[in-house]
Amino acid sequence: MNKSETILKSSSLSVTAGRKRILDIFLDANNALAHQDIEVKCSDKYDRVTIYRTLQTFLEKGIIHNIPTTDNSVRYALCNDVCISSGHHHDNHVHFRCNECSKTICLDDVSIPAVKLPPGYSMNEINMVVSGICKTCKKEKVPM
Amino acid sequence: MNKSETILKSSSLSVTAGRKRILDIFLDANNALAHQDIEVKCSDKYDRVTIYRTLQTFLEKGIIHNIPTTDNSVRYALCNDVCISSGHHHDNHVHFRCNECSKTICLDDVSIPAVKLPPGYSMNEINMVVSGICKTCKKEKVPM
DNA sequence: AAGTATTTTGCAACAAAGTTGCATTCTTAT
DNA sequence: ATAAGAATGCAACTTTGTTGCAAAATACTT
Repeated sequence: MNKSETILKSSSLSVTAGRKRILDIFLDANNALAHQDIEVKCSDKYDRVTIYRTLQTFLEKGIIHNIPTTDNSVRYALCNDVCISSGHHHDNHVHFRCNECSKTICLDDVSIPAVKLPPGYSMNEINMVVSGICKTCKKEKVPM
Repeated sequence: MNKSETILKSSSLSVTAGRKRILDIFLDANNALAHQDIEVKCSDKYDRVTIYRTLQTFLEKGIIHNIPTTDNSVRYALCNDVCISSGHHHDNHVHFRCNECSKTICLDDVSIPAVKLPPGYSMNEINMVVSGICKTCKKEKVPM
């Protein structure tokens, strides 16, 4: 039993070829994926609608989390193990979007700093997205 | 000369009825607006395409800024005066999205705390969106 | 103030993204 | 192995966003 199968079972989802495939795509990816990225990688095998529904299901089960964007293309990333196993979802890490390669990644080691809201507001979730140039792209600019 | 007209002129945009109208909608609103909110309020008078183009123009001129969301519906809010006059755009405030009334507002007084990126990353822009219950909705839940 | 150059707008046509219902196929549990 | 239930694919549709172009409005010049 491979990893995707394990994750599906532990989220009490039935194991189907489509779900395994999409989950594998996430497991292989080192960055967050938009619906379209998934579609490009497997619309030959699975219907657009299936992809929509699968992403929705994964979100609900806390297998993936979504990352807000400013360009109408929400991105999704795998939740780390702690997050999945704890049932209820809490990712507290900063997301980084590279303006060079346009990839969005989870900075798992960078946690979101505390913020104090004005009186009367209660906090539920925080999202922080930093944009700039990522490690990889910066390296490429420096002549070796 | 009213406020919207002043803003348009100081951004060196020609003053048209549509732009004035859309800007007034922002000036009246106390929360961030999605394209659709604008459309609902004036699609009888102005074409959908015009609204798209106007929002785009306002963004470019730094009259409004956009707030990332997790639901494929980017929201826009007026930049404050400092931001508009300074030419180049820098809003450093936290955005708040209420899960009760679904409104998104700018917390102009709450600035985004510093965050330290891993070595190799350079930062350009930060976005922070907090969700929870807003002041108004919280009040309404308490019996008077 | 009138006329002209330039911008903006609306329309039409289109492309892309997302949703829904239903019949068929696949999973799972017995 | 089979039946119940869940997931998938398809078709049709809605919503959202884009583009080119002609008509209208605005700003500029004198």
